Amino acid sequence: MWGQDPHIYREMATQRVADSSRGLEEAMLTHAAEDYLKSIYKLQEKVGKVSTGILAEYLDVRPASATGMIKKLKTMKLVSHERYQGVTLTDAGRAIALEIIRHHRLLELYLFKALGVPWDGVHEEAEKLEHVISEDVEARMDEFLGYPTADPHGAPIPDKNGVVTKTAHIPMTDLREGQSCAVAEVSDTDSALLRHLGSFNLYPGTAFRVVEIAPFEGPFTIDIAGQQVVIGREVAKHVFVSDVQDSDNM
Amino acid sequence: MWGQDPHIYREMATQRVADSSRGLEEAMLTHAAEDYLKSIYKLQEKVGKVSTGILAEYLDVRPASATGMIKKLKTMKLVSHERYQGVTLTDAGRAIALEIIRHHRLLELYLFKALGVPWDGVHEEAEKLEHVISEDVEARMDEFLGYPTADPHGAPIPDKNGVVTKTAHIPMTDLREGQSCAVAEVSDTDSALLRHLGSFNLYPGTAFRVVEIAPFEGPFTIDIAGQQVVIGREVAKHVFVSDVQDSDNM
DNA sequence: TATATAATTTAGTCATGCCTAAATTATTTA
DNA sequence: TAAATAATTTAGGCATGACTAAATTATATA
Repeated sequence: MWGQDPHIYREMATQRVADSSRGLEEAMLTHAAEDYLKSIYKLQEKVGKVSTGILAEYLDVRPASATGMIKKLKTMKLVSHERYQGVTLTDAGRAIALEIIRHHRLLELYLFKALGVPWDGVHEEAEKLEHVISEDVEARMDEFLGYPTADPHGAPIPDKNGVVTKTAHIPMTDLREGQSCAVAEVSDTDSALLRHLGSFNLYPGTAFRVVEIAPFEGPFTIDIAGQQVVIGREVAKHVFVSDVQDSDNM
Repeated sequence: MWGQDPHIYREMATQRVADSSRGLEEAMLTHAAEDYLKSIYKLQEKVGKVSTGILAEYLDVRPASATGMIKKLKTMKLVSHERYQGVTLTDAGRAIALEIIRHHRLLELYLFKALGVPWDGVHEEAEKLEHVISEDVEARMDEFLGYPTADPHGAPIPDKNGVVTKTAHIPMTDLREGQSCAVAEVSDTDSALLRHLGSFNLYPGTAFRVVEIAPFEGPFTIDIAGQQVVIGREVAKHVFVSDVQDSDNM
């Protein structure tokens, strides 16, 4: 009665990310697989070698689950992996990871600029949308935004070809008293932290000067447009700055 | 070591629609469950009684699968169902169905107006987004659009409380020669049909007059702003009109 | 070097949501 | 009314992606 290979049902049955035209020969991925690839990419940037445990912790999943997905991604040739040696993205895997990251950051910026979603809320929202948005809609958002290169937290937006243009920046904790700089990037995952930074106007682009660093790993007192604010060490760890200059007006 | 009820992992493991603040006591639903509720609602509107078979056909799924989901929805008290008697939404089920439909139609209009997605593409896109968009983002789109009441195909957008304001309309095939009217709504699922209608400017709101109806179930010749176009019967079935008047300038 | 500890992998389970095939129930038709 | 046909439900399976528990491998410490 149905006269077709039962396999076609299998393929339709499982939830997959819609086409997103990543080249015809490439397989559709599940949302979970995309999340793993994205996480592997980010961890590779941050800590170098990506162990199963680190990956599992990052994704809030048991190590055994990570092992399982790594195996699947390996059969798809999106990662390389030797037992007990950690995972590495293949070129194909990295391309997909960058595409998802591009989706995410473009969405964040769009939500922020076009819809006025507060910057501490865009991450969570984009996390869900990134797997679902079409390339067409993404291109329209990109155009609307004027082909931006950074998201609301200052993170670089990979271009359509997966090229990432990073700007040099250092953690705020590396600053010394008297130095001036501009906020380059802040961590995007903790929305309470973002609200806190927002209350000081500490957005990417904001310039400030370090007035005082309390001894014994103490807090930073900084001057933002004439206002003095105190920033704790834990917070400062999540703020990255560029254009550092030894200003003389101490 | 983990000392917690293993069930909490179960709940996180399964993919669910994010909060979307539908009242705290209400369960999160899977995308599939939401699609079933939405489909049951639409079929209830269109054909009255919703049988398992009709539902399965509408969702492009086997009847056995529909039976399975109906059972689940029943345990959640979102539908009522007696064996061999068809499904009906409960008040709770209808509320959720209307919420999903609201998401869908608001998204369609937003994509159309804010991002310029062609009207034959918005349905497919919204179909994916409707399950992941937050109430917050939805409210912002609603505001941006000025609290609209119809989507790009003329379908009514339920308000935040699930109230649907339908405008009376009849199928174009019920028109007689000489009558004038305005397009009220068109089917949104077939994008080829939508492109076809768009090529004639046959959007909701467009006024036209029936110049001639060919005998033996033949096509309609209509006048749109001075242009005469021929619309086949199959196409006309999917166009609904309002403000029908017997115009005298035949 | 031997043992303790930490990290990783294997093996087996479970829920979701689809499928097919077979059984059951309802409706037509002869 | 009985048999044929159609619709629905039950039963059993499979892929995905989590989980636990146990086994294995690697690393650190005495």
